[in-house]
Amino acid sequence: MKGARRGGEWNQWPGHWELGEDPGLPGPFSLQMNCWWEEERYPEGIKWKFLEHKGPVFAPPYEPLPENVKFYYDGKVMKLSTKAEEVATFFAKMLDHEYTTKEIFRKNFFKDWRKEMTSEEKSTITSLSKCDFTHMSQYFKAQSEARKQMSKEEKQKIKEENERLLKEYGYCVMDNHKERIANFKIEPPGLFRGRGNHPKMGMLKRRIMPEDIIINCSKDSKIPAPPPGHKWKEVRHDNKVTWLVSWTENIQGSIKYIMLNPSSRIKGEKDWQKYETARRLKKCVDKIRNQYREDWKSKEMKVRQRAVALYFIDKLALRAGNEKEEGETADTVGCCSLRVEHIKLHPELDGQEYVVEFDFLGKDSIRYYNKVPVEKRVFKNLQLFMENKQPEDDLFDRLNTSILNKHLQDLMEGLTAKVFRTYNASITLQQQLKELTNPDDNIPAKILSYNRANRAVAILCNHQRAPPKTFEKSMMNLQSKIDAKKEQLADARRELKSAKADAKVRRDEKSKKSVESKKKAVQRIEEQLMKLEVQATDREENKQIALGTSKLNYLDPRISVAWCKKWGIPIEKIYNKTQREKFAWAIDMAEEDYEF
DNA sequence: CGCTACACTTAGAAGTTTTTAA
DNA sequence: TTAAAAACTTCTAAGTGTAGCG
Repeated sequence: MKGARRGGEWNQWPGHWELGEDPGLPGPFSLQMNCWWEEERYPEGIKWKFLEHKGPVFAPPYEPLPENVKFYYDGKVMKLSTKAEEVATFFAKMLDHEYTTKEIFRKNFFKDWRKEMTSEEKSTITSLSKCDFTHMSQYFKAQSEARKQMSKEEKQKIKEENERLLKEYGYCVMDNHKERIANFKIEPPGLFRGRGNHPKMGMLKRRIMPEDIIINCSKDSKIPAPPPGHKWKEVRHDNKVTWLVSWTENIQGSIKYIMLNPSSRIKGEKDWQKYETARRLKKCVDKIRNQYREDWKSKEMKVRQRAVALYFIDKLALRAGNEKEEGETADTVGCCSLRVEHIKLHPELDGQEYVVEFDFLGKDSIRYYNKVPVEKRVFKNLQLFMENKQPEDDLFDRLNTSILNKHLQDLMEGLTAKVFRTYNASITLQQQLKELTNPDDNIPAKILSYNRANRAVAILCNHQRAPPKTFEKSMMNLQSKIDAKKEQLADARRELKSAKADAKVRRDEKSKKSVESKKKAVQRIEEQLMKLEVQATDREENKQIALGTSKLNYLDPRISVAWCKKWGIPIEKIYNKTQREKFAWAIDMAEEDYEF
């Protein structure tokens, strides 16, 4: 029924103009679009000279439920006001999710929901447990089912509408380039879903209005028009920043931005720079390592703590660990914010000396669990840092990220804690590729090696994922496929054997040909079997590990490009279309002898 | 310094589309 | 032709790090 709701009438205000269709530039400029890396760079601080865009796409307005969809309170039908109903639908849509069973989620939701109610509603609805959203929930399930069952034509129509929206709002002109915008749609209202044990889960994320929006573009550009009857909060022309649109979100009070796609010049250049900084670290990392080993002996506690923390950041690729406001976010830590309760010291464990057992929640509340043998000096220092402390006390009480980064800045220009993660990730990939690639392997086996190298990095960086729900089942399916293939191979071999015997007796052309074709069949099946087995290994090893994050954010793409060129692997086997767009600069510049 | 505001990168989950194979 | 699985895209939360202020 209401399939094509995206981008409601709000964005169909009059006075539309085509962006980027005819920027009034001579031909060659469109060619420059995909090779910004050959252009001159801007001086420090200036991000652009010209910026023109059409502003954001707002969330579609709320459409009240049909009359026959009921909400029940205390067993009785209750008609809700539009505002209260909208918020109720947010909860109803999440009814199957574990979130809605959590005490904090329910409490936060109910508190914010009540704020949207009329005074009568408020006095009637006093307990969330008496609310029955099941009918609403069923309605939404039916809706999504109906969406799946839509005819080809209807689906096509929606697709076209999305394409139109993308064409119109999804691009901007920055200097001489037409660039893709990453997130041109404003986040719709809904219930806040934090990660892990977030104290604000379930709170109402309010609807963003044009009056909340700050537009950033150049003075001499066509300023985007707000929807009819509305005004922007502000229009500014700040070319020291890269964002096009910003607004303040109501849960944490933080600022959200609309920025460009990773394929854009402004993102790509920065990404390139990041890897260049990491390569500079490569040149001085030995010196830095010697330095912090010396500092373990310092008579200043502050220096010792700094040196041990840096050792963890370097060896274990831990994040810096900024302080966070208590009670505002989930309780997670990084290196500098580790507490005594997050590590256990084992003078001896499983035959190893001086083992540190880490157990803490990091970014996104992903658990970091690791047992690491460390040098005696580190171990002794940790014992010292933990003396006379409570479990909830800071391990590095004389240290924070600001102190650490200031020190790093002195060791190398542009050096911060996160550069170690980038450096160690990239150097590990390069090393592992060297070690694991077997020149005699075929392409699928080489790709398996690549994935294994990638996996080593993901493990280092602790990039985890929830095992796919269907993992066990799909693994079994694959195994039975392998078994079937094995039988097929045995059959093919038998046939080959008898064909050979036959040819020996008959000695004619026809039977020789038959032997040849049977040989080929055996070979083909062997290859297929091998491919399946490789696939099974790869998948099993990947069960709980996410490769994407490191590939996208930590691995110098030139290493991968060089590896592909060296071994004749098509780049498409390693990077999909989006990734190739993001790394276009690296694909263009890296030769097979590139060294990180 | 220590604080906050701001800008920008990094992150896994959820949703959607494409591919595979029965 | 269908359904399951895989691949890919979108979404937006959650980090890092710097600048500017008192």
